[in-house]
This record gives sequence, structure tokens and C-alpha cells, in this order.
Amino acid sequence: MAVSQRKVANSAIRRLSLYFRVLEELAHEGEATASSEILASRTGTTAAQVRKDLSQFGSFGKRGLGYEVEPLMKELRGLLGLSRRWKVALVGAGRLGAALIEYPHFREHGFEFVAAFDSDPAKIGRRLHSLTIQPSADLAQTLASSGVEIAILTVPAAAAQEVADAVVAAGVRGILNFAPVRIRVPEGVSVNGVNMTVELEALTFALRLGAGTDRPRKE
Amino acid sequence: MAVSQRKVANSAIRRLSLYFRVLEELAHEGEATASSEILASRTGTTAAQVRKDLSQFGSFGKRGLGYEVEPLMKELRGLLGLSRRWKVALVGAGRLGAALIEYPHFREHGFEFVAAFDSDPAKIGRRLHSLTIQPSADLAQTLASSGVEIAILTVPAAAAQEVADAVVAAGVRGILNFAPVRIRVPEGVSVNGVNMTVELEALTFALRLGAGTDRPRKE
DNA sequence: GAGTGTGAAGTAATTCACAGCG
DNA sequence: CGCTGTGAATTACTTCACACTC
Repeated sequence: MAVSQRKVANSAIRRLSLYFRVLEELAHEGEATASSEILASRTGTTAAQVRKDLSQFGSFGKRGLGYEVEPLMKELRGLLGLSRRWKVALVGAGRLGAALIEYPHFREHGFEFVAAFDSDPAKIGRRLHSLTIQPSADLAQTLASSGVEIAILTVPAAAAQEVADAVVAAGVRGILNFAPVRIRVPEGVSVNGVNMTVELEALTFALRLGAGTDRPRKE
Repeated sequence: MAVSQRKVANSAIRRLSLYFRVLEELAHEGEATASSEILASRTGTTAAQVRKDLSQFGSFGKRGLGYEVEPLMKELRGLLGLSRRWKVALVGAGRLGAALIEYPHFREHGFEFVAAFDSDPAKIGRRLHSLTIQPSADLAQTLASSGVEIAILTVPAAAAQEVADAVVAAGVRGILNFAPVRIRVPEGVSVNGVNMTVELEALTFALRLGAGTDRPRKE
């Protein structure tokens, strides 16, 4: 029943995002309801986990029936902040940045790229999917005036902290960091990292042992 | 002291990868030793955690001194499977795939792309960073004959499971999945996912509450 | 003296199991 | 009945604290 600002486990939040995606699939498949069991098997967790995760935000299910797909999607959209648009800036207009700015999934879920920056003079002025690449030096000015709240960092590791400091100074409150280093931000700013090197090395660790990584035991 | 096949926590494995990267930095900075405290502060965890993580594989440190950078790197390289080369295939030669195949970090750590596949006839035959893009139909044949052990999947969500089945059938034992869906694999195959949508939505969840996400309390 | 290695203690996350409702 | 919602039990992970070594 608790909807207030409670301590929500990070892992639970990420699962909410997974549930949401599965619900989109189910809606697309024409399903009207979804049991915790379905949600669990499609996301690789357990039915009890799904119910626990959802129940900390409200009683969205109907006993004997399951969860109605559309209403639950709406709830999750609200929880995850997907019922509004977010202005996003890309910092680092390399190949990865170019890939992300085109990634349809972001656009479809309300993330709108409104600026792209790079420090390489050769890239300044070039177009990237409807945006003109601006010099990183203009970061502070452009971000502040355009109301950007999220920065996606696809810069080299060595530049990541400096760029993070700059976007935070420009008022950005959320950072999605693709550089393989941990960046430090002041209180009140959120950072999530996507570290593909770590994931790849976790994979080779598992391969070296000759075992499967796979998460949950319950099939 | 235990070096045998212990149940190693997933989170611990990922931290090992982080420690390794920090050690590379420290080596580059000319440091000969590193305390658990340094490793902790640079990776965002606690000194006790660092020691616990490392101690489950051996006694690598010297009391009163810390860890010697080079020897510890060597240990971690071994643990993480980075002391050998891995042949990697890229499946999905879109923008993201193109970005990954150029990502210097992978190459520098022993990951060698030996084949690239796509199902789009328009892309077949085109070059991608020294590789010629092959039709996905050739997957089975090429992979089996080239000894590829790891597949990196950058295909659309809808195709991910099908592609995963194909690479597993071709003998691949490890998959790094960039598609935003969970893929199911048989026992003995490892999958790690990089889901940037989840990370971005975890970020907007945090922003919606107006709080910082950041991991550990201890500074 | 400084900093590791590690049992013990504490905290967090997951799973169980079942009452209760549609 | 079937399936949710949830306290209680369990398991996993982290932090403490200190003996021990260099």
C-alpha cells in the first residue's frame, strides 16, 4: 500500500523496468491479463519476487485473475518516470554515441535528444541524427538554457569525470555513464553506469570455470 | 586460501573487473602497491569488501603494505580469463555492433572479433573494421569452424532468442546480449546482458523521487 | 605501525507458505 | 478455485572488528 518515498532496492527497480517491457510484449500479443508467474518466467525471476516488487507500490493485482496488462503498464510507466518526456543530451559523439542517438527504444519511451557534444574539432558542426554536434565548451550554456535533465556520457574513460562535473554544474540531475570508470557526483545527482567491459569479463570468468552464469535456479 | 570452484557472488565478480581496471590505472600512474582502501575508493566500495573479494581466491596482499600492483593484476587477469585470447563473433552489424567492434578496450584485453553477421541482405559483404559481414544463415558453419566461444548479440529484441539458439547450437558457450530481452539458454551456457534501457529507466525512477541513486554510503 | 585476512555480526534480498479475496 | 499480497524464514551479501603479519 505504501506509495511514499520508501527505500526501494535497486535490483527491484531494474526488475520493474523488465516487467514493463514484458507487459508491452503481452499487450502487443493481445493479452489482457498477466499472472505473476508469466511475468516471472519472461523476466527470469520468481512469481513471489514479482508480487513482492509490485506490492510495495500498491495492490495492482486481482486475486484469482492476475494483473490487468494495461492498468499495470500505466502504473509502471508512472513509477519509472515514463509518462513524461525527458530531455537528454549526448556527450561524446563517437560511434557508440551515434548508435544510442538512433536507438529507437529511447525515443519511443519519451527520451528526446536535444543536444550532442564532442570535444573533437573535426566533429563540431557535423550532424548526428537531426542534431548538430556542438563543442563541449558550450555545454554549460546550452544545457542550462535547454532544460536538459539527463546526460548520456559516451566519452573516453579519461574524460568521464571532467565531463560529469561539467554537466552537473550545468544543472543535469541524472547521468547515464557508458565510460568504464566510476564517476563521482554530488549529493542529489543520480548516476547509472553501463559497463560492457565488466559484463564481458564476468562472462569470461564464468567460462573459465566452465559453468553457466544464469541467474535464478527456479525454472 | 580457497582456489577451488567456490560459489562466487556475481556482484563480487563484477567488482574484480573494476579492481582490475583501477590497477591498470595505478600501474599507468607508476604505483607499485595499492591498499584495499585505494582500490575501494576508486571503485566505490569499502576496503573490507575489497579484501573479502580478493581473499576468497588467495592471499595476495602483504600486511602493513597492501597489494603489489603488478602481481595482483596478474592474478586478476587469470581469474577473469584475460590471460588468454577469446575469439568473438558479432551478430547484428548495426550501429551498436559497429561501435563495439571498434571498441579498443575489447581488443586490448584479448577479445578478438573473428566474424560478423547480419540478416540484412543490404549489409552482407560490406566490411566492418577488417571483417566482411556474413549472412546470419552462415552462422552455424562459420562459428563451428572458427572456434568462436563468445557471441556478442546486437540484434533487435525480436530476433534475440532465435539468434541465441543458433549460436548455442554452433557451439558458443558465452553470450553478451545487448538486446533488451532476457534470452533463455541451456545449462552450461553463460549469458550476461547489457540493458541500457533498464539503466536509463532506473535513472528516471530515481529522478522522479528527486534522490541520488549512488551505491555505497561509506565515503 | 600499517594494512591484510577472516570469523562473527549485521543488513539486505529472496523465497516460502499460506491467509484472504475475487 | 486461482492467484495475489505479505509476514516469517531463509539465504546471500556486506560490514565490523581484531588477531596477525610484514
